[in-house]
Amino acid sequence: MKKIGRDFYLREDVVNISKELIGKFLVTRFNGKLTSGMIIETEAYNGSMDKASHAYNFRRTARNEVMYGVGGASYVYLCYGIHHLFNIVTNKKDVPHAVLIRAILPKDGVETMLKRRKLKTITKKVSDGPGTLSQALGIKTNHSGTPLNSELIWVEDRNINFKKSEIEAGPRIGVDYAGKDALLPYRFRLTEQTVNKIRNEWYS
DNA sequence: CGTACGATCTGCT
DNA sequence: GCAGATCGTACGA
Repeated sequence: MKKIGRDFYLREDVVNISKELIGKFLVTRFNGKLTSGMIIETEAYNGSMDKASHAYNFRRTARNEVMYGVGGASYVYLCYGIHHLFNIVTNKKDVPHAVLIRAILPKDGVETMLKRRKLKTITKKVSDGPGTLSQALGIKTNHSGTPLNSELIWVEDRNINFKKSEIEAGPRIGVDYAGKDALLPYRFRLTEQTVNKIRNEWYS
């Protein structure tokens, strides 16, 4: 049940960090409402050399400025005019690494999350996608730049560990424009079998 | 300024 | 399985 400290985010290997974030808990507390979920899917965006990244070729704009800041902060941007996608900035200042959180399993504050999602029951639909999980946790673009050692958004290690074989790697989603980089195995996800097992344990 | 488009989701077929 | 939603952002004129 420990909030992850800055050192975790300051490391250089964003692909490895991306993998290690599987099984950690993403937590928000807005207006006194605490909500959380276990991270089950992530994608790494590997800096200025990664054609799929917003920071490719050191592209630097008002939107992605926070990617150039020190690791351990959020980067939230609007996608398709509708979806607020949540990323974690890693590495030192001026190295624009980030991890996109793509899916979580709801844990704390389920009622609040269902309300935000306008749903009645816990199903995959609650937070099984980058846009939906942000909505469930109440994260919006105005939270971009929020430090993850704050009292608003943070990541916890609750000592849940998985075997190597339970984490699958594959190409990232929706980045066909990135040419060769679209094929890199920078996406990590718990196997469906493991996810289903946890669903049964938590929601039965 | 004008325009094209996206690290997606939903509902309908 | 597929098209439509929907708008901030990037980039060129």
